[in-house]
Amino acid sequence: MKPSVVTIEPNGHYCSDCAVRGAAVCSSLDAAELREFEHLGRRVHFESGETVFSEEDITTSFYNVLEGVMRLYKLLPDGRRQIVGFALPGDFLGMNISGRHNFSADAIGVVAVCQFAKGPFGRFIEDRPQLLKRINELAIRELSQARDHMVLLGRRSADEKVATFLLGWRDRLVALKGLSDIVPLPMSRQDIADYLGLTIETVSRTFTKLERHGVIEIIHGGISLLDPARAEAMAAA
Amino acid sequence: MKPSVVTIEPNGHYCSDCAVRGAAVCSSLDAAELREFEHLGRRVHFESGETVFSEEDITTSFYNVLEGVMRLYKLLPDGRRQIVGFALPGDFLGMNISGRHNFSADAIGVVAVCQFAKGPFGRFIEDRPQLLKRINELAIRELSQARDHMVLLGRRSADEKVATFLLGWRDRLVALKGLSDIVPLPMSRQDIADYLGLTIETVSRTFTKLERHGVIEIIHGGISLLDPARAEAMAAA
DNA sequence: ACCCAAATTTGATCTGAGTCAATTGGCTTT
DNA sequence: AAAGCCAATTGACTCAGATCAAATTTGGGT
Repeated sequence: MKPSVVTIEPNGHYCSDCAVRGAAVCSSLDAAELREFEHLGRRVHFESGETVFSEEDITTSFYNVLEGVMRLYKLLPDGRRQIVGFALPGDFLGMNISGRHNFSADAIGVVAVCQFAKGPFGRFIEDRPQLLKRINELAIRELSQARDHMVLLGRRSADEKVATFLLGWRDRLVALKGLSDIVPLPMSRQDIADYLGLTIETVSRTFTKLERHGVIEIIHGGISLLDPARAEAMAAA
Repeated sequence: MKPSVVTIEPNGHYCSDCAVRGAAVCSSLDAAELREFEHLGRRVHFESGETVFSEEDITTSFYNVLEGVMRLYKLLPDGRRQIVGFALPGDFLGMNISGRHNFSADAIGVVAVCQFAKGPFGRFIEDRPQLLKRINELAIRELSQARDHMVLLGRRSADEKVATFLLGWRDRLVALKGLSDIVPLPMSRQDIADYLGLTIETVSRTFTKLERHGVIEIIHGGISLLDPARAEAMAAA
């Protein structure tokens, strides 16, 4: 989107003080392996709106999200967009079998990733089955989420979609940062619409409706979940 | 759905004469491994409409489809159904991390599978990174397909959905059985509707419309693709 | 604090796909 | 070959969400 202004940190950075050390692919490595692994990854920053990689690009790197939020999306030739997911710290991106990315990814706000060159990373995996096993687990978990999202896109009403999204997003943030009913929404209404298979107007109207009914309060940069139980009821159908 | 009438073949069956030996998970095994692998799997048949496993069931087995077609689906509490995919020979089913299936699967027409008990299969994988790598590849390929399907469900019109489905289904059959513009559709209109996020009426009307425009001919048990180029144009948007 | 541009909300209207309701067509059973 | 049954088609009408069109709010830069 914008010209890519990538900053590579000049000074040392170590897995041992990495925020996502326990969560990401790294969790399958022991201390010695982690030290070796350290040399493979580079910490890279992206500014808000910058594209990390694009669909159909040849895959040269894998990415471990460290900080921030990314939108993952596919475009139709005529410009229609479907967001296939939002990536948060701990998520691992770039796996594919065609040698090309099958979706685009860009930063929502400032993002930091741990970037691994494909070749060295592939070689590192080669004789470490537990790492492969871990990556496999991540893929299978994503597959399960993808299927849940298919149900949402194919069979849920606008109200159900929005309620489901809000609760699911809250749960991810809770898992990451601890419990709170204040739910930051760093992505735009358009992003939410493209994630839920709706228009921006429908998302906006549904937010307003939920607020009128006392389920949420729309606040600066997010929402406050006033009545989680009622939101659950709306989401479940 | 129906009472489960599972027939376990009494006599020997060997990987060496298995129809999907080269295609499925097995393709990563050498001759010696294949002989060992043989004892892990049992060939099991299912009648039309029988359920192979249900969502939320504890996973006790993995399955390699040998013959026939299966519908893979999720249900909402109120009965709405989303078909998340159709399984064909060579597809491998049952992977998950929760220990429970995350979708249901039943036979469309007669189906034969190679069934593996979870424990022994897991142990067999343990010291065979190739096999794990193969399974990982299958998961990543499915993930890519799942994302394509999200785009279809969230952002395509009814016409585009049906055209995309017909072409995609044809391509899978071509890969399996060779080129032909006769496309058998063993699944019902309801199945197609639940796969595409439409109603049965809309699917039916769209078929009729495609036929009126000379793109397809509706024949017994399937369609004949008269004008693939035009179908591609409709699918692409 | 002020200005501009972009994002969001709100309103009015339209329409693609859903719903409801018959028919039609194919099989199976007798 | 008539009856019964289920899947598929067709038609008439409705409606949830899209589209079109303004406001209104927000945010960033100076």
